[in-house]
Amino acid sequence: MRYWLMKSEPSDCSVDDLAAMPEQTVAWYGVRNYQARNFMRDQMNVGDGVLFYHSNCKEPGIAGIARVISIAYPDATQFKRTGKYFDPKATQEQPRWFNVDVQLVKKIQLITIKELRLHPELARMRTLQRGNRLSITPLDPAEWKFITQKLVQN
DNA sequence: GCCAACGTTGGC
DNA sequence: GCCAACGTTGGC
Repeated sequence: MRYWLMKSEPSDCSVDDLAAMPEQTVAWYGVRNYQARNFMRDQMNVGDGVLFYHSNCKEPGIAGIARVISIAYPDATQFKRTGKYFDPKATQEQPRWFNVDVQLVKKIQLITIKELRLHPELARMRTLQRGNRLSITPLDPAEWKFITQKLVQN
């Protein structure tokens, strides 16, 4: 069992968009960074915990708790010739990009990045490090526990 | 909108 | 295999 922080731009898919999806589930397509891909392909498992993070928006922060509900499989968008995620170097036989399915567990009151930065317990979180741009980062179990047990309002 | 940081590309 | 140029990310 691992824990992850996954960024989504709310203009693309917000926590409310996710809540409105069938089964409150979304395929995490469009990842085109090898490190982030490898996390999904090599390390994610069904049941892993996910912090659903709103990035590149007016109020960045953790907007929901979610979970991984599939192992990784080829990202369908890499084969769609007209789409923005098309990858001419990918083939059905040798797909290059993968994604998992993520299901919302619950929407939470937004925990802003500003608040996250206030807690020494979270000082080492990958997402808070200077220059970090990875859209998927692993969380320490202690960080997950602190956020889900101490920061999430009931 | 700015810009620092980072990843990728491609010429050599 | 180096590295400059370029494109993207994402907080501010």
